[in-house]
Amino acid sequence: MARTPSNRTNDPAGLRRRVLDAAARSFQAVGYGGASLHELVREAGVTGGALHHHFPTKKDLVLAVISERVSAEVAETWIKTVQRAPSGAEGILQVFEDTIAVLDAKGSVSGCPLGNLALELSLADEDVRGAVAGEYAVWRQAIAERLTADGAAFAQPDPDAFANVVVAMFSGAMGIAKAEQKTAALAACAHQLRRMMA
Amino acid sequence: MARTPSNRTNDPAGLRRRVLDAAARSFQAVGYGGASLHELVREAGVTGGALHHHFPTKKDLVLAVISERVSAEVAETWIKTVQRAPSGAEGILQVFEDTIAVLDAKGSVSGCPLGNLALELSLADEDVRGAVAGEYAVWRQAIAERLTADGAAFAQPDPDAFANVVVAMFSGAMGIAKAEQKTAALAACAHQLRRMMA
DNA sequence: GACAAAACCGGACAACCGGTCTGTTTTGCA
DNA sequence: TGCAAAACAGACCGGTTGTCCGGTTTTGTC
Repeated sequence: MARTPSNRTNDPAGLRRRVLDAAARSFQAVGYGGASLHELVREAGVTGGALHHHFPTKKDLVLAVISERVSAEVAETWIKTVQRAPSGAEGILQVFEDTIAVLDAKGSVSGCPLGNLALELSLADEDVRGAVAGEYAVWRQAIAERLTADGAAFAQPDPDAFANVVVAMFSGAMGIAKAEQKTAALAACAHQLRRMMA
Repeated sequence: MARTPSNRTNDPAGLRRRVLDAAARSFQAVGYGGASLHELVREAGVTGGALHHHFPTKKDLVLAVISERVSAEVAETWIKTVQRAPSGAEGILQVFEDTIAVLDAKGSVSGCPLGNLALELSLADEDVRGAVAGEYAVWRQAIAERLTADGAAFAQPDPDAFANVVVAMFSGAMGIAKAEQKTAALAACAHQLRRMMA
C-alpha cells in the first residue's frame, strides 16, 4: 500500500558495529542482566528486527562483545602497552598509572569490563565463562611472555604465575575501586608492584 | 467461614533468618539481578506476604544480606583467622590455603560474595555501594591492624596500603578462579604473598 | 531484468518480574 | 478478657523482558 520510497541502504557491518558499541557501553554501565535490549535498540538507533538478525539472542550479543570489544580493550590497554614499554615491569606500572589517571580524570570508576562480565556470568553460562577465561589467558600470557623475554628475575621460576598475580591485583583493585569510587586500591597495588619488580 | 484450625506459630526471627539464608545463597549463585523473589519465596518456604513484611523491597533484602551475612562471612573467614594466627602474615596465607582447599574439595568456584555484589551493584545503587565499601574497609582494617601490631616490616610504611594489596589480590584471584573454575590464580597469589612477607 | 538470499522493519507475544493489596491469624499487653 | 499491633497469607497487577514472526526492501548473481 503506502509505497513510501524509503532511501534505505543496507549496511550490515556498520549496523553490527553500532549495536556492538552500544551493547558494550550498556553492559559496562549496568551489567548484562541490567541491560535492556529494548533500550539498546533505542540507543543504537536500530530496529528490533535488525538486532535479532545480527544477534538472535542476548547471549550471542554478549559473546560478540567479549570477543570483539572487551578483547580489543585488553589488547589496547594492556598487551600493547606491556609489549612496547622499555621493559615488562615498566609496562605493567604504566598501565596502572594510566588507569589511575584516566579514572581520576573521569571522576568515576565503572570497573574492569572483563571482570564485570566474569563475575556476573561465569556461573550462569558455560560458553560465556569459556570466552571470559580465554581473554584472561591471553592477557596473562602476554605479560608472561614479555617478562620471560626480559629475563625478569622477579618472575622466576614461573612467569605465568607472576602474570597471574599481576592480573589478579589489577582486577581486584578495580573491583575495590568501583565499590569505593576511589583509586586508592590501584595506587597501593602499583606501589607494591614497583617494590616487587625492582 | 472455612475455619481451618491452622497450627501456625509466629516466628519472626526464624523466618527472617530463613529468608536471609536463602537470599544469600541465591545472590551468590545467580547474582542480585538473576535472583527471583518468587523463587526465593518458594525455596525459603515462606509466603510473599511474610517476605514483604520483613523486607519491603529487594534492595532492603540485599542490604540485610550484606550487613548480616556477607559481613559475617568476612569476619569468619578472614578477620578471625588473621587475628588468631601466630602472625598476620601466617594468617593471610592460611586464609588463601583454606580457601583453595575448600574450593578444590567442592569442585566449583562461585566467587567472593562481597566481590560479586560489589561489581554488580556499585554503579546501580549508592546505598548498596556504601554498604559494600564499608565491608571492604572493615576487612582491610582488620588486616592492617594485625600487621601493625606485629610490627611487620614488609607492611611499612603504610599497613593499610599493604592490606589493600592483600584484599585486591584475594578478590581478583577469586574472580579469575570463578571464570576459569580453577584455583591456580589463588595459588599464584599465595605463593607471591609468601615471598613478599618473608 | 528475474530471482533468491540477505538485510531490515516493526509490532506482537508469552513469561516473568518486583511490588501491592486485602484479609486473616497470632501475640504482647493493659 | 479485650484489643491494637505485629506477623503472616496468598492472590493479583502493571510493567518490562527477551524473543519471535510475517512482510518489505535491498543487494548480489546469472
